Parts: sequence; C-alpha cells; structure tokens
Amino acid sequence: MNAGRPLEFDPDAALAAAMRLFWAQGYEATSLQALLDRMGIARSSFYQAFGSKRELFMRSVDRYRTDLVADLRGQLAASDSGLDFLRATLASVADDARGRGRRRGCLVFNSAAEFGQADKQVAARVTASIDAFAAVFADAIRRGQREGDIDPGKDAELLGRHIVCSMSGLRTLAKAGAGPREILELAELALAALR
Amino acid sequence: MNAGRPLEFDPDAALAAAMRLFWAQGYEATSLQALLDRMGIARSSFYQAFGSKRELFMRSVDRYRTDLVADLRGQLAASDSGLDFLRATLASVADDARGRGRRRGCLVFNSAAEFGQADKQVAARVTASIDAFAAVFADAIRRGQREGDIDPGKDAELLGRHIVCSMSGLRTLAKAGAGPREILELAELALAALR
DNA sequence: TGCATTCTGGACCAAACGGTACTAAATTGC
DNA sequence: GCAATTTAGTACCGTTTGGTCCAGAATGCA
Repeated sequence: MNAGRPLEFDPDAALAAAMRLFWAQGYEATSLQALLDRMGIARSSFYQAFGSKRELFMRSVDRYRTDLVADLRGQLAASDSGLDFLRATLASVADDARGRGRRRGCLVFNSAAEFGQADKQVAARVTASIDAFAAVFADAIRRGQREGDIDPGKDAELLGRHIVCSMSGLRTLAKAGAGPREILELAELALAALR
Repeated sequence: MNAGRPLEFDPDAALAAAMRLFWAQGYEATSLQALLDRMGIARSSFYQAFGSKRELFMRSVDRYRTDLVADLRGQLAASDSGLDFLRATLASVADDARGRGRRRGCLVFNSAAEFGQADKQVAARVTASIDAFAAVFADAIRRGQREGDIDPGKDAELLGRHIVCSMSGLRTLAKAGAGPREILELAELALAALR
C-alpha cells in the first residue's frame, strides 16, 4: 500500500514557506509561480500535495493559528504576571513597526481585511483563529485578576476580545507606517480598559 | 481650444462608483473589466480620463478621505458633546456588523492592510488619511476635555490616534464576523482610555 | 527482474489580466 | 460644410493567471 517514489521535499517546510509568503503579501497578490519558487517544488508536486492555491491558503491560516496560539500560551506560562504578558504582547507590535521593510502584520487580521465574509471557509478559519487568540488573552486576564492587577469585576472574556481588537488596531497602524514609540503609547492606552 | 466631442459620462460619478467597488473588494480583487462595468464607461474613455487602474485607485482613496473627513466634521459640529460624537462614531461600526452582506470596512484601513508599505504612493495617502481622521478625533477630544467629559490632563493628539486605532480594530472584527452587540461593548471599552 | 505505485519536470491549456491602437462619431470654430 | 479636436467603441496586444496532463524517474514488493 505504501510503495512508490518518495517525496523529494518536506511538505511541512513547504507549507511554512507558503504561509510566510501569504503572510507578507496577501492571497491575491501572491501568484502560484511565486509560491512554487519559495516552496522550491514543481507545479505538479504542488497540486498533488496541496490541491489548489486556495486550499493551501486555508492550510496556511490553520498552521499560523496553531503556531501562534502555542507560542502565546508558552509566553503566558513563562511570564511573571498575566498583565506583563498582555503588555509584552501588545508591545511586540512595535517590533513590526521598527524595521524599515517587513511590516507584514498578522496573517489572520490580514485575511479578515482581504476576504471579509466573501469566502465562507476562509471566514470560518479567521473566526476560529480570533476566538482562539481571545481565549488565550482571557486566560491571561483571569490570571491578572487573581494577581490583583486587573479589575476582577470585569468580564474576562470581553476583555480578552478587547485585547484582540487592540492588537488588530495596532497592527494596522504599524502597517500604515506608525513608529514604535507611538505603538507603545497606544498599547499602554489600550491597557487602561483593564483597570 | 475647447472644441471636441463632449464627455458622455460624469467623471465624478464614475470615480465614486469605482471608489465603492475598491472599497468593497480591495485593489487586487477588482478587475479592470469590473470597474468599467460599474462605472458604465468604455475602456478607452477610462484610460483617457483616469490613466490607469492604479491612478484611479489613488484618486479613490483621496476621494474617500475628503468625503469622510467632511462627514465626520459635520457630525462633530452637530453633536451634543465631543464625547457623544466619539461614542457615536465608534458605535457606527456596529451598523457594518448588522447587515448580513456588506461588511466592507473602511477603504483606508483596507488599503493599509492590503498594501502596507509596499507601494510608497499608496502608503503616503493612507498615512495622510489616518492623520486627517486623528485630527478630527483630537478636536473632539479637546472639546470633550473642555466639556468635562474627558481627562484634561491627557494628550488630545494621542487620544485621537487611540480612537483611530480602536476604529481600525473594530472594523477588522466586524469584517471577521463579530456581531453588533459585541462591537458596542468593545467600543465602550475603548472609551475607557479617555477617563 | 518485473510490476504496481507514487512523485517530478515541463509542456500545454483556456481564460483573464492591464493596457494600446485605430476607426467612427460628435462637437466647436471658421 | 469643412477642418480641428476630443470622445466612444472595439479589436487587438503580449503577459500572466490558476490549473491539467503526461512521459519518465524512483521507489517497494513479489
């Protein structure tokens, strides 16, 4: 059952490369040829392994969400406090605004902006990702409430979504050219809602 | 000097139609043919009047900024208070989240997400638009500070940019499928930074 | 060795892309 | 009514788009 010529490329690495390109350029602006070049595979291998450009994109969003949520959870666990984690996460947007070049933002927010509700399957993935981000932030908020840094009378779920909302706004401003100092000031302002 | 066949279309109306299409679909996802259909003009008339798709897009962004800033200034002048204006403006995003279909967001934020810093001329227009929005909000904040609703010790310019940041976040969440109630709750949370 | 199975490279596809060129039509000034 | 000027309609341009097909190469198993 498992005979045949072996794969010459690492599907996982190829997916990661594709994800980074979609992340930097968006879906429409990324041509199949550009994907093939970055992934380092031939056309036929691409369609064999990934089906279509659109399917690859959705897998990229899934991969992005999985990686990022794991990363966030790790950072939360390693943080001195829930509030520290939230402050550091918001402040990390300033790094994006520091480099002259990059400024790729967040693949999930970028996809929300590009597709909106036009593609149901993409929209479902975007929604799932945002819910997952919000859940991590809500956990951090609850921890902050226990630690006495955050008003325990406030709805942790709602505050979690507020952090997502603030992240999205900051990422857009960073893409629009805001400097790191401005991002940090705005991040601090967003945290005011937690008091 | 002014001879020749007269224009059969209204360039202003055609530009407005193009702007709405870019607004709803983004730049890359909007084909020239789709623009011609919506604008109701022929290919040659298009290139004669607007030069290229990219030039038309930039004129669309300019037009959007001009229209929106005028609208915001009018609403601010007609508002009972600076804070009321800001609350109503943030809450207006909920309308976008109410309709099943639309959810087109804001052309400026959409363009920031799609282009980032990849196109200098587009980026300059996005930056100019964001600055113009922030200036209107800063005026509203200063009025709110005079009226006693907003902490007069805070930097009105920074708070103005905070409102832009919040608008951007809310618009992205609305595009991602958030409901009107959630938008309203998050809008109120964003206003907490003004206290 | 021979065969089934799977993957690779590239030729090929129709359709759509943004943009140009040219002719016909409509106007003003003479 | 004729020349000059400008717009409208459309055929056409080369390029690129996402996607298919197929011959050949590389493996496992018998």
